[in-house]
Amino acid sequence: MINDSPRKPMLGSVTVKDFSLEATVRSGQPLDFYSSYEKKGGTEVLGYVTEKGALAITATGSRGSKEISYSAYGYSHAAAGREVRARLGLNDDIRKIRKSIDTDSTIHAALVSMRGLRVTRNPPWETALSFIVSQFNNIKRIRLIMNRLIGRFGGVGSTGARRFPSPQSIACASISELTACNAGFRARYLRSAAEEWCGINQGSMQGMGYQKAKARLMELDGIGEKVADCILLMGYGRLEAFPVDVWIKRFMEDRYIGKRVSDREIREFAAEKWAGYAGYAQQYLYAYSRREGRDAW
DNA sequence: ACCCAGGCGGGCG
DNA sequence: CGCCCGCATGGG
Repeated sequence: MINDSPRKPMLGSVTVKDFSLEATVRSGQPLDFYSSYEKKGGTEVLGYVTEKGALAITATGSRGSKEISYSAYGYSHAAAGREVRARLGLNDDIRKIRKSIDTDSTIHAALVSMRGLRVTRNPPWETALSFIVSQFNNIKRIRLIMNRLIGRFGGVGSTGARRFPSPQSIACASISELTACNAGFRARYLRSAAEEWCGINQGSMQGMGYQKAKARLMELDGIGEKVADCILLMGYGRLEAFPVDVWIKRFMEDRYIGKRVSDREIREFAAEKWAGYAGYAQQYLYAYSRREGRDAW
């Protein structure tokens, strides 16, 4: 059942346990950068665009049992369900993951405080663009830049809504057009990454080991250790990736290691401690470490 | 005025 | 390898 003329959306719903939409979309993940989110009374509403179309998601109920309904524009019935489930991390066995990373009282507090948070799975290109914009930046300004890029370079779909910009559209942009979206010094990174993105064989990335896939991403201008780990974690679902940014670095040094160390040592520490689910540990610790700085969001 | 932000590339020792 | 610097820009 292909939805070729998607003026009418594909509708669906799913009920999930142990899920918080708010914690998930307000935690510095791609949907935090380029979606709309509102909570009116007991109903939450999330909207975002993709390269293929657009999604409108509403959530009601408690964190223990959340009812999610969605309208997907530009998707077949089956693809719509896959999109929502993957995007919000609903396929994860969160009970198993939590048990696996609940190694000490510090992360336990984060797991309790941020209960219901999931690692989202976003299209690799959307993730790459998002985290190139994120470098040496703050979330409020990341949102500003992402929304301007979408408004300026995202084509208009059949729904009338703009779509997420394709790599081609960014590759064809001039540096000054990108700077006009407030991208600053990241403008040249955006364009060169967009130009080179088609050279990455998306199929072969899935088959590569973590280190090899990371090295491949880091060949692109503007993608270093941290951004590559974010792309692997939230773009390719490599849950062992542990992105080290300024927040997680401070938190790990303060609460776990006890002294200033290199980013590499923090990654090694996390890999040793949380192994295949280090990325989940990172998202919980990141959100937890920032829980009192929400005015800056 | 000063400092910071989900960093990266380049230069140096 | 590690360390240090500049980088654009808006908000606290």
